[in-house]
Amino acid sequence: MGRPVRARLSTAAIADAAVELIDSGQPFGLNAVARRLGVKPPSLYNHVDGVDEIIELVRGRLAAQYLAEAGTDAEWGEVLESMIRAERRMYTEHPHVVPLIATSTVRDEGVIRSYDLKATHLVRAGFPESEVLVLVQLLDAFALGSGLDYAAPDAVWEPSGPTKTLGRLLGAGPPGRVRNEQAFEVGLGILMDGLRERLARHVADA
Amino acid sequence: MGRPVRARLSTAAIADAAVELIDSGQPFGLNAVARRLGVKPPSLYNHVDGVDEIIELVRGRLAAQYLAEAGTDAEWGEVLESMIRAERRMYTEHPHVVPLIATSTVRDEGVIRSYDLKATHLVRAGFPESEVLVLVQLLDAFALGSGLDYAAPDAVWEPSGPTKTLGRLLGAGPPGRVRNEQAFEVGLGILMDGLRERLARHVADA
DNA sequence: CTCCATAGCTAATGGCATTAGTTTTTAAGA
DNA sequence: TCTTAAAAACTAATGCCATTAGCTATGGAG
Repeated sequence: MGRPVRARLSTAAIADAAVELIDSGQPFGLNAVARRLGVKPPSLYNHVDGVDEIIELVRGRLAAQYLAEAGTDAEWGEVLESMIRAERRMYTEHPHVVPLIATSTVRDEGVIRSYDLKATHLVRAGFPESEVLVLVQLLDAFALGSGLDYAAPDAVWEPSGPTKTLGRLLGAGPPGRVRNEQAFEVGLGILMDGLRERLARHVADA
Repeated sequence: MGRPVRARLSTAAIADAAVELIDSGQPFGLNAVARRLGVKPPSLYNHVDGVDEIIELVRGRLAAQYLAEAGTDAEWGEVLESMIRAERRMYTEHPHVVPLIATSTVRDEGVIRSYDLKATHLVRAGFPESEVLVLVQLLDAFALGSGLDYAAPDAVWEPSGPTKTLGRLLGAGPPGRVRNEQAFEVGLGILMDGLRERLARHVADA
């Protein structure tokens, strides 16, 4: 067959196809991405180093879409909260992505920049520098854990035997995703309040 | 070869081998577990339905070890905190397990019981029943996200270009796992304080 | 003593990621 | 303009994985 007149592939096209595939719920893999692009698997290696890089492309594509610079001039708490909400939106609109990106090291520049932005705002707000990365990491863990829970099958807990409380509450309440939404809101509220109070204490100590 | 005089395998032995394998950092898989047991892969199917069930066995084995009933008589906050710390210990002592169990549905009775216990304590404490599962889910997401972050490679963020703040702070502070430990402590503190305050408000409203 | 379930095994299937080497096309340089 | 090298698709092959089917010897139940 030889080289085609016009290139059929590009990292952008691969990233798009990968996101589509993941969102469809079908099992993710390099071969499946190739199939979706109407191309044989080895062709992808002309554009990408392997399956891990495809995942990194996906992260970058979504980061560009969701994590692109929020307003920088607002109060630090509002900036942080809006950034975390953006991350949250990314996870809920692409739930199947979460387990894939949850375990690999971040190299994408857009994501790095968003961490950098969070750190910069926290420093400017007056948090001690030794604590700033800890807080960024904390918020990230919460958002990721929450996203992971959202991605899990609806019945996260499936009690087979009798339970003291769990079974009753599971039957009474809304489905898992609604609960997850509430948990995210409650948690974010508590964490942001906690951070503000923590900052006030730091300022008072100084 | 035929049936051996004394059975070489059991679900317990499989679970143990799987945990050992996972802890060793080598890639997890049914074949690798079989290798470690000195047995051919298909033999495992006499005891287990497939690789997913092995993961469930691992969850159960660790849950039995770490999540076995804490003291039930203490104040609700202390009980909850100690349960979450137990979960945390499970994750830090077996970090490679986290990505594996993070995405699959929980069927293990021990884990279910521990959720049930948390829910029971929260109900008894006076939280509105409609909120209890939300809070359990919230704490779980935090612990899991934290554990996942702990499991990630030491340099979670690898800025290749220049950054405003991130690079400097990364160089100055302790390595990722220490930061993760601090983030867990700060987060747990904020969340528990937040829950207590929330309870006080609920009680005042009633 | 017979028979069946158990628990190893071997062999085979089909999927996956990846590498090597082939062909054709395009772009660049003499 | 002709040559040459890189690019981008391909085919073929490797080696891993999980899983299924079917074989065989053992031990216990009737």
